[in-house]
Amino acid sequence: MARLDQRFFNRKTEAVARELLGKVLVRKIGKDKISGKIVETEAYIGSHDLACHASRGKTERTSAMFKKAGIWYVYMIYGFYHCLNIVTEEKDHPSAVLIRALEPLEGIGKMKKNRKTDEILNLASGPGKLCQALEIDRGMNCTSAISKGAKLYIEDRKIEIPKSKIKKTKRIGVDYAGKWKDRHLRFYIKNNPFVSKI
DNA sequence: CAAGAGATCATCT
DNA sequence: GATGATCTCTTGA
Repeated sequence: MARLDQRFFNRKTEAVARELLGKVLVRKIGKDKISGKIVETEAYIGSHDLACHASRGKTERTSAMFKKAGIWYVYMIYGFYHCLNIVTEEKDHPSAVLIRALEPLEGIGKMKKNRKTDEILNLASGPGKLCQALEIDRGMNCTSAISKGAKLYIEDRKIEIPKSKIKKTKRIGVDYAGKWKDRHLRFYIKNNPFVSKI
């Protein structure tokens, strides 16, 4: 199965965010394999994007985004949940794509255990939820998504999502971001029930 | 149903 | 000392 590589991620963040729809996020834990189709993403673009953490300069937390494309940027939010991002674009051009929702494919039993629920629709339909379901935490920060032994990576199953089925809206939860808050940098698959919010 | 509160901590001022 | 790229549960109509 083809994996997305450096070349895929080292491009315009908006293009990466849009084209990630339909790709499959894979998590390996020992013998277990958990996976899900990406159905919702958001782009955070560089130091001038006021919603991007890196807009307030390079700090310990945001240093991941300043690295090469193809590594994971994971941080804790609100003291409870984690958010998973993949770094994009050239080194020192701090950008990333937030993966916001998955449609569960493999390892659903494991996901149910991790999330303590049996409702398929509630397993990974949000950024915090999918990190719980796939056992992702800050330990994964700055690890590679494209190296050989990666425990977390993305497969390309060559399923094209037609443009007519992709919806663009403004991003969620970034009302503080001034004139950047209304830019359409969120992408999701229309009519997919696993998207976090309509 | 919709709206609101509360949970809890790493990070930055 | 404040606050957030969230989620769940409770309340009340």
